[in-house]
Amino acid sequence: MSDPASRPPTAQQFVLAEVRRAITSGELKPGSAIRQEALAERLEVSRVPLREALKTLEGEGLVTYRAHRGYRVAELSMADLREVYRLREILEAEAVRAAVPLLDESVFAELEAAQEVVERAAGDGAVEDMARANRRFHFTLFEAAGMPRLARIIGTLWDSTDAYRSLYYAGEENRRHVVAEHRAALAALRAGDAEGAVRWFDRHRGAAVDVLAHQLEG
Amino acid sequence: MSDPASRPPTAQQFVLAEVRRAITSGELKPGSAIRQEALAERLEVSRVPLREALKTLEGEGLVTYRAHRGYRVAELSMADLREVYRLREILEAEAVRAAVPLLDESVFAELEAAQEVVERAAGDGAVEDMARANRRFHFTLFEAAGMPRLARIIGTLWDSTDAYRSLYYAGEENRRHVVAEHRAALAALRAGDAEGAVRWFDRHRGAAVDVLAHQLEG
DNA sequence: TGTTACCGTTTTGGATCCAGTCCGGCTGAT
DNA sequence: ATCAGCCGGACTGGATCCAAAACGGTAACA
Repeated sequence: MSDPASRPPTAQQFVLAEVRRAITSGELKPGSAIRQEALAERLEVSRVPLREALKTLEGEGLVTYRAHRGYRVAELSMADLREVYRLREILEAEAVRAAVPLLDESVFAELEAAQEVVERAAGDGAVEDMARANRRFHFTLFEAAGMPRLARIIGTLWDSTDAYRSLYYAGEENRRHVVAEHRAALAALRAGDAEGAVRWFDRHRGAAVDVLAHQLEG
Repeated sequence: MSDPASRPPTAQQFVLAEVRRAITSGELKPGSAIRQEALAERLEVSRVPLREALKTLEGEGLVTYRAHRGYRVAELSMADLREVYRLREILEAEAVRAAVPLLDESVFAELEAAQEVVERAAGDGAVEDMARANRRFHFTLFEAAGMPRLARIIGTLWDSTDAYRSLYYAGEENRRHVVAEHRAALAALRAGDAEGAVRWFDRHRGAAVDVLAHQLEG
């Protein structure tokens, strides 16, 4: 299944990563029920570690739970989507503002490394790589704010829409937008212009939410 | 232990409520290790539902977990405290602004009912009752915003400081402040003045964080 | 025909037992 | 006296088994 050497030290951590990936990648579809026995068998563990992993995912909002009825992959309503993006707008702005005065060359180096991968993947149409590098780009910045709870909350908000976002990067034009917005935001960050960066990230999100909203209705 | 009729339908939900109460009330002290066997026996369940409850609490940040080393009651550093209150400031302001245009008479009735309990408890020095009614007051408002994720995030932020807040209401003067600030905020809400209410809540929090910071250092 | 009660099956919830890891103390060598 | 290595107890992680609740289909009844 995966290299045992790089496998987490406990089964539940392995299962957690695996199920999270399956959900955010859309492999497990929103709204579908999770059959514990079947899933546990597929991952070659017993139901106990799976159940603990599902409890974690419930806390993150990726699955819903009802007593004696089990877990389902969470679904996003239109109102949910708007709420998630509104919260991201507020919280990411705070993270950027807090991060800007703390940025040093090592952070910029990491940002630019991530951005390079984003651009290469965007050119190649490597959707999966691009999504991962994009996340690294943003969270490098968020984590530089020195507010671990904030970064964690933003992370769960990202996760809750990942299952729907998978198609966003499929569009050639969308990918070009992402690259351009990242560059503009980076320039603003370099200049110490927090508000400028915030504006670019707002535009960045706005484009994504429009596409996602379309997905959700179709 | 408690009335079986009102006991949750699953052991883990019962355990979850019980352990959460024990932590937020300070009965389980920050930093102390959680011995699963002993705690499970005290609650008259096996370790399985206890472990699932602890996973939920980990997601809320009330306990910390390290593989093969178990759970500990979370500790708050000074930086953590500042971060939690900063996030509350931002998120609660959003909740209030979103709620104000949606307030109707039934919400005001609920707010005033809660406020009445707060005032009576404040007068009697009934610390436990006051804390509960205070929470009901604030969350009635937050939930009126129609943003369930937002209310949930704010809830976890409240929980993470509850263990330290227990002493705040012990001070006679603090209790009077709370009553006065609630009244002022309510008046602003009645007048549809969101910004005014936000300012009162900010002052409300500011007073609490100062006292808490003192606790944390002493 | 529509509805409800029943019963077997499926699935989840929980208890017990075993394996693996961690921690503290002891021993012995330097 | 200090420290590395080993050993035994304590505790966590996981598998299996059993109990209880929910689901689906059938049949009896209004």
